[in-house]
This record gives sequence, C-alpha cells and structure tokens, in this order.
Amino acid sequence: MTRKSCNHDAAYGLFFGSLANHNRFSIINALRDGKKNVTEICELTDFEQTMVSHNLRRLEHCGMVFPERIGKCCYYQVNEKTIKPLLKLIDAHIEKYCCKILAGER
Amino acid sequence: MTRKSCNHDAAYGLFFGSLANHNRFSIINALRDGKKNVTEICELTDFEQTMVSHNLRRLEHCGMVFPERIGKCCYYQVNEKTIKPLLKLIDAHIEKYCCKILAGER
DNA sequence: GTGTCATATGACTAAATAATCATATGTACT
DNA sequence: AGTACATATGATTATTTAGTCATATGACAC
Repeated sequence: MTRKSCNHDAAYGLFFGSLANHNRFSIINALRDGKKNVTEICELTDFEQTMVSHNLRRLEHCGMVFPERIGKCCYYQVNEKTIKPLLKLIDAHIEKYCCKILAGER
Repeated sequence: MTRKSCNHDAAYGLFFGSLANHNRFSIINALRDGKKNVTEICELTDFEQTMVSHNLRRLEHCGMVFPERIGKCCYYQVNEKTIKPLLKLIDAHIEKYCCKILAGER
C-alpha cells in the first residue's frame, strides 16, 4: 500500500464512517438534486434540526458537503466531484458482490 | 438519487462501515500485496487471531475479500476490482478536501 | 434594543459496534 | 483414534458513535 501518515488513517476512518451512518446518507441523498438549507433538509428527511446540524457538521468536516450562508439560511451542497463517482463505484460493487445482503441476508 | 430498495441502504451501511474501522482497514492493507492466510495477517498486523477472523468474516460478507482454503490454511485475497479504484478515489479526495484532518485537527 | 426565525453547540443518554474470552470445528499427520 | 495446528463461532464486556435535550448564537425586521 501507499502507506501515508497516521493522520491519513484518521481521515479514512472519518470519511468512511461518515458514509456508514444511515441518516447521514439520507442527508447526502437529500442534497443530490441541488443545494438546500437546513430547514429544507429537515422537511425532506423528517429529521430533527439539531440532528441534521450535527450530521452536516461532520459531513462538512470530511469535505462531503459545502456550506454557503445566504441571509439567515445556510445552504449546503454536496461535493459532486467525490460523491458522484464514489456512489457509482459502490453501486456497481454492491450489485456484483453483495447479492446476499441485497437478498436480505445478514 | 437513484433510489433503490431498502436493502441497498443496508448494503451501503455495511460497506462503508466495514471500511470505517481502523483494524479492518489495516487488514485490507495487509492483503494489498497479495493473498495471505489468517496467521500471516495476524503476524503482519499484530492483531489477535479471533479478532482477525471476526473482521475477515465481515469483509468477506461485504465482498471485499475472498477466501480460499488450501489445506488447513485459509487464504484471503482482497477484491482488487473494487478496492483499488476506491482507495484511489478516496486518496484524491482526502488530499483535496481533508487538509484540516490531515493537519491533525479534529 | 426586542422579537423571531434559522442554525449551531455542548452535555448527556441511548444505541450500535467492536474486542475479548472461551470454546468449537476442521484438516493433516502419526 | 489421538494430537497439533489453523481458523471460526458465540457470548459477554468494553468502547465508540449517534441522537436528544436544553440552550446559545447569528441574522434580519420592527
């Protein structure tokens, strides 16, 4: 492997951990068709505002979403450059190698 | 988003969760330069055998490693087709967007 | 400045996940 | 069959992570 510094390890953990959580994943999905503010995300996902804020903070920390303040609202947009190809890759993987999981096995 | 069945959601969670764990990530790294049996992985990583087995089972479940029994040893090889481009993608992301994390911030 | 809406933060609790321990299974060799 | 080595499994405990609650901050309008 291209062994890098131990902060790289931390970054991997934070990155993948951010995507592993179902609610965060839903938030990312909510943003996939365009930037939205926190209230809009809450409405779309039916999540509590504080929970959304906490999770957006983590997603931002990992460079997966970018905030933009307009007036009193804060709009978030997903990092298309990473998220799009990543999800494409994973979708292909899941279809090919995770048939057991898809079948409901666990 | 390309919304799929809820088992897809489960698959995403399992997939990313598998990579989020530091020890599992180390196991994947240990396998990156060729297939190894459990004992060899233990020696390389300095992890306990039961822990390695538990984690290999999960990685296998997610289609990230493939087992092959030869005699009394079980050799595991990483799923290059997914892991290689995935890590490449993430490395690029981390370099670009996670400078704060790389700088030790948390 | 006061009130209101939008979002963020910190502390605490609840829930999920991982590591460990004890033990079982499986294979080969004698 | 008996022993030794290799790996797997299940149950329990420890640790991590996420969600909730109370509250703070920030921006705007009056």
